[in-house]
Amino acid sequence: MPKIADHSDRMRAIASAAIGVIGEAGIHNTRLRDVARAADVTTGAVTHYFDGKDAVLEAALAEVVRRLIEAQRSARVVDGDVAGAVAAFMPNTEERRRDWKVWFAFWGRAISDARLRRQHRAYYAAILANLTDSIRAFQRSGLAHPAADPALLADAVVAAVDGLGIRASLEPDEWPPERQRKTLRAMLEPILRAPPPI
Amino acid sequence: MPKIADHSDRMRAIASAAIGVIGEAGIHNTRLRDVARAADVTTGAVTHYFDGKDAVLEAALAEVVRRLIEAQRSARVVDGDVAGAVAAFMPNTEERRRDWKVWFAFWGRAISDARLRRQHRAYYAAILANLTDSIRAFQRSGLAHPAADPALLADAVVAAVDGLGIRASLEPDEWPPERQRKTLRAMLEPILRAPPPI
Amino acid sequence: MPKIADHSDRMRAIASAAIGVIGEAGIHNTRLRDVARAADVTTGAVTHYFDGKDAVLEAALAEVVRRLIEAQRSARVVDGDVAGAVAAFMPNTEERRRDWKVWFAFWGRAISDARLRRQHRAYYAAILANLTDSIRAFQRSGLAHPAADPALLADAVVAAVDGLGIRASLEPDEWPPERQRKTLRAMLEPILRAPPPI
Amino acid sequence: MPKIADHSDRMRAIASAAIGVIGEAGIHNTRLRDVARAADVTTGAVTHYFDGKDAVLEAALAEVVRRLIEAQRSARVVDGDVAGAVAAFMPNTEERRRDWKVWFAFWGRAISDARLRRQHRAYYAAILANLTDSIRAFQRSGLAHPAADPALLADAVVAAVDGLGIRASLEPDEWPPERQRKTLRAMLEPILRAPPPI
DNA sequence: TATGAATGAGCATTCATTCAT
DNA sequence: AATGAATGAATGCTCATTCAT
Repeated sequence: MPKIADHSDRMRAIASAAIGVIGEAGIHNTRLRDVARAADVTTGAVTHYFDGKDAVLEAALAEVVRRLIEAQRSARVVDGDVAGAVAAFMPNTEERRRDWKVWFAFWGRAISDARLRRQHRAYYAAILANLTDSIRAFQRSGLAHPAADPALLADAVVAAVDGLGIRASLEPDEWPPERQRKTLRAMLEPILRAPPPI
Repeated sequence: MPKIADHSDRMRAIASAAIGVIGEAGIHNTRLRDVARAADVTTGAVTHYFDGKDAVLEAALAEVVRRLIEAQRSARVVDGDVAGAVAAFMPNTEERRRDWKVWFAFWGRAISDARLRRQHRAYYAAILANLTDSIRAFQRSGLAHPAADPALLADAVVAAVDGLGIRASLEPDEWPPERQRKTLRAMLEPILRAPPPI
Repeated sequence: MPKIADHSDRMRAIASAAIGVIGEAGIHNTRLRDVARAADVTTGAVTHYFDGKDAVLEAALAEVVRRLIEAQRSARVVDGDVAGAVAAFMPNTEERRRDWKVWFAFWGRAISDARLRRQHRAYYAAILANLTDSIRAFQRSGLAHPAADPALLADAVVAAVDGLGIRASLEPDEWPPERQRKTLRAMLEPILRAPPPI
Repeated sequence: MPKIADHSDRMRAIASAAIGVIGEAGIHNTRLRDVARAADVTTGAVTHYFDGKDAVLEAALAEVVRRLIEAQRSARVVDGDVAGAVAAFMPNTEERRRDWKVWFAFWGRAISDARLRRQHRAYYAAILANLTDSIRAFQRSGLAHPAADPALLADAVVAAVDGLGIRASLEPDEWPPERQRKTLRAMLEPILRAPPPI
């Protein structure tokens, strides 16, 4: 049934358009009309595919997360450079910067929206599950201290990435990719190699 | 000139009311009427003291930063527990959680607002300046590796605090103060003690 | 030409579906989509058979009137009980109640719509013509005063039925069939038997 | 506190404007903008005084009922002419015709709106209470059969007025005041004078 | 003939801002 | 200085209608 493929494609196209608008103008300046125009459809089409504005915004977030997890799955550590691999998720290209903007536009909303918070938690759970697996592999290959708690390390890695990601997003001129990578390395390597607290 | 004191007091009272409303309802659900009611004044009074809604919101952010920097000035490291001292800034009380909500409600806005981004940068510069001084003191007292770059360590500490702060704010039930402190320690101690990269 | 039968059948099926939706949700909450769904066709089919929404609504009214006049033709006065016979048109079954709802949903529209008002007048003319014939028969059989003006009596009967019909429709719980019949009798019998005004 | 008087006055002015628009264009063609323009205020003012469109429409109905009950209170039977007195409520002037249009625009809505139906019932209860009192007085003064049930007669009078009112409203050209009065008399006098059914 | 996706004008509603008092 | 009623532009959403298939 090709119609369904069309349907999903169209929804994803609208979600992608929404990512563009949110990243450009900010979530509070995102009008449904602008999303429609960016997706080259009418406002009616947008509400035809989605239940309303909130659903479109949530779909934009879901698409960002989908891309992130896809990137996570295909990430590879080369020459033991964990920080270099993780740097692949940082806001160091135009496209990633845009995705990050969407990502934390939603932080501001999730705070006062239980539904969004629930989604957010689910996204982090998926990301952390993947990451914990990777850290177990690091422990086996000597890139992380074998006695450390993988879940704790995963929390630390995520926090480092989020914390640096914000900073780099808000001060893009001061945070070229090289500085992002260097600071990330200064954070991750000691954390991963440190013995667990007694 | 008591009038000026009154004037400043009133402005700060309105800013504080705005912090409460933003923290409660989210910045996108913050109406000027609600801020006025929370401050127990009329909407007319709010626009009398501020140039408009944006000015009120910026004042709220400035007040949060003021409180943060004040806390930073009075923070003391006891028994070499740097992470314990830094934990004082984490969202581990009702009031701090509210301040954090305001804090990153603005991240979402600063992205598409050059003016806000400029303010944000200035706030971070002040915070980092203080923090760099502290780290130099840590180096002198053996709490940080003497050869490390204090500015780099300050960036790392800020990133760790921001990254964990977000996580703890969005998943408050899973992140009681103890877990926050523990994860913060697992991040900060290795970072501070690590020798600088060759 | 079986196609034409199909065509008419389909139109009547859609009109009946519209009666159901109007009766259930009110004319102002009647969407063409809902009518289509109730008739188990697509919206495209509805606009294929009718010129537009108004045409569908008018067809619904026409169908209600068709049913009413059919009922009128087959009504019989038993044992001289005129009120009992007239009661057959009152909103005293689920189906009749639904028809009444459609009936006076249109009153509200006819007021500001000359075209609808014209249709309405034609419908009343047909109803009154039948009724006037009946009243002449009543006069011959002694059920109505022989000197009365049959057209005046017909107007009175129609007004009584309409007036009670509204009341019973809007207060269905307080107006069970028995009360409807009793009040109708209290109105019709004196009117029919009264000598004409001097 | 004169503000309150202003407030009520303004609300009533808007309700009156709504009556005009509903009577002119029909309830389904009544836009809030038109009501605002008719009341010579902005749409913002309308929603300032009312909770929304439905509230405005309900206020229009309430105002019509208020006028009706006021007219009812001041109605007087002269020379035993009950029908003549009741005719005062019929749609026989431009203003009354407009009120009637509003009146039964709401019938169509009340059908599918429990809240409106409840209001409607309350209005009828008030009208019937007054009317029942009048009928008791008629019984004492010989204008109504002393053994009749006053409540039943009140129901009959209301039904006659409603039934004729609709007809006259929908066919204004065929129903000049004289015909309305004549038909009303042909209905009411026999009903009021008839002995109760055995 | 029939479909139903897409259109886009039309509407109620929200809310920052203004300003007469 | 302070009020809060009134403004009206802005925006999400609805839904009859169209039209390519």
